[in-house]
Amino acid sequence: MNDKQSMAELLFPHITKTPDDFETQYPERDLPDGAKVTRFAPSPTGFLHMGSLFAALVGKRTASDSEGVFYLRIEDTDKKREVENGVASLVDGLNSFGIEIDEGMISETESKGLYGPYIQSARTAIYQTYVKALVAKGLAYPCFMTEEEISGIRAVQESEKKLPGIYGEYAKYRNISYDEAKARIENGEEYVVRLASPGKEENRISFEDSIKGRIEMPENILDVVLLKKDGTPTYHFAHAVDDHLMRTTDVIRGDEWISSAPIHLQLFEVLGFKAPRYAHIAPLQKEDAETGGKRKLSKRKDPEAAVEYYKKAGYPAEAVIEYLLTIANSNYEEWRLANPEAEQSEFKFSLSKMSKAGALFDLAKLNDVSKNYICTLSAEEVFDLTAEWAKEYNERLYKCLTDDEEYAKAVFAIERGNEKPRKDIGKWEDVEAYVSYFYDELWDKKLDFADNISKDDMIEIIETYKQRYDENDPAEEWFPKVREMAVELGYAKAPKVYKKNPEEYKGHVGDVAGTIRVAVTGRRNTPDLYEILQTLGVDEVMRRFDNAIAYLTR
RNA sequence: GGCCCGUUGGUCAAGAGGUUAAGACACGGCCCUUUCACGGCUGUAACGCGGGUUCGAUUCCCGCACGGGUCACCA
Repeated sequence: MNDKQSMAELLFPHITKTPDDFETQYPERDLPDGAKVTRFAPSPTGFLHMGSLFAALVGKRTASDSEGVFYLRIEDTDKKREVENGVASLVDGLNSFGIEIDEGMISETESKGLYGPYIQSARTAIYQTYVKALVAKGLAYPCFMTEEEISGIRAVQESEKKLPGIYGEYAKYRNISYDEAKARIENGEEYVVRLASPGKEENRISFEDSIKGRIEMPENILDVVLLKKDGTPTYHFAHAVDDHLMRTTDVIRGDEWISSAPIHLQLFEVLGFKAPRYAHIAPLQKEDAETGGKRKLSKRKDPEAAVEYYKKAGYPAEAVIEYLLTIANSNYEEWRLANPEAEQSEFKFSLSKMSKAGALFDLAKLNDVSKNYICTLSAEEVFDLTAEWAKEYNERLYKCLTDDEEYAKAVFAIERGNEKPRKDIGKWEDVEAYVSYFYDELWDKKLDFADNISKDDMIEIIETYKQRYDENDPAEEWFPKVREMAVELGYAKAPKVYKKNPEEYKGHVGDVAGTIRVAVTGRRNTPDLYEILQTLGVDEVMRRFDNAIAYLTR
């Protein structure tokens, strides 16, 4: 046994497996040609960021469009950031947006798939096996520097305007002898394991990013930490080992990682792995009120950064995904226009069509996409989805809706399914205001009468109509009767007629219908009045007429 | 500061060495119309700046400016 091998044994006496054992345990995947293996690899911080969901979507589509595999791996190597049930909330988040995984964590503790464990805290022995092999080859070494020493070095480097970090002359323990290491360890000193970087300052590397194109950068020369002093791997090292062993073909991640790509590429090389393709996604931005510019959607400052925000507002998951797709591939919108009925999965997603720059997350656009989606739903579906949402977020609405399902469905059926559908509802949060006058418990009973008609005239209209209203009138006959009555009472039969000779009339049929509308609903603007009257039922309509008259008489 | 990425209307964006520089959202107007919505028509509005290369550049090259990212025993 040579010195390096002894060092490896000294550091990892408990590791008995070799990299080859894992290579055979996790063989190349047997997939069709061109199939891509992608993953979503978040930290369990208990917060699903919109940008993460976006990345997950891109990964999912990339895999499924190529008949590949999409899996969920939890990166929990930093215990400080962990949150209780963090994994479960990630799993739920993905599920609630319909992003299904082929492998990976499916609950706080369970997983499916043959390439696990899919949670990094359960993979320590694997990482250490590879580090041990690296140490045995002299490609990694224990480093006993204290934090003070390192920050001292950093200060010097900064003042001398040198590249900060541990490399070259600053890599004090790079050639530490077996005897010294042994003595220090026996002395109880703590250490990390660093890469003995083979990089040269003058070298440059390059790689082809699936989104950004060719990227060229200086080669890594830093002796980066592979294993922290608690024996746990850093992101960089875990990334290399996991994505190799899980046979990831395409690493899709935020573009904040571009700058560490040279480290990753070097790690793959040193470990003897084939590097995956990278696709670096630009972050979702938001308008910054303070600067007037754009900035990254911030978890801290922006409530809409959290996926929970959209659930709470009641944006249907399909609509959020639909919107995300329009950001991801701008030709999606065109495709959707041409194929309004098609399933999202029929769209051919392309990484290379993704924008290199960060898109501003546009709530107005989301709203539009969502309205267009909701207007295609049946009354039944709107009822189900709203009830499901209200159960969690609006109890009062939930009670109203579920107390009389048939009635609620009738309310949602108003003008629904027409060839020109209404687009009143953008999110379930809007429903309460939309349906309020159908429910005593939701309606404020304020009657917003217009002011161009006198109170006496309005009373006359309502009283007359109260006598005339026949709930058995079919839709085609209903309005002509209102018109007839309007003319009898001295109103023009049409707005145009009125406009020609305003002095001859008290107003026009719209004023008459408008008065009836306000008497019944309190509002000047509503969907089709006939359907509203039918839905309310004659008894309720009469009651409302009486109330309106009382209100006007008062 | 070093290194990297980016920059077409207010927003998302298509685009090619020569185009009237698409489309969608938002906004305005008109039409339809009993209100609203829907729909139709229509309008305002863009290639960051400076140099090259070229007959011609928004498109290619180089600078600059601006925006973003990164430089941890965090991911």
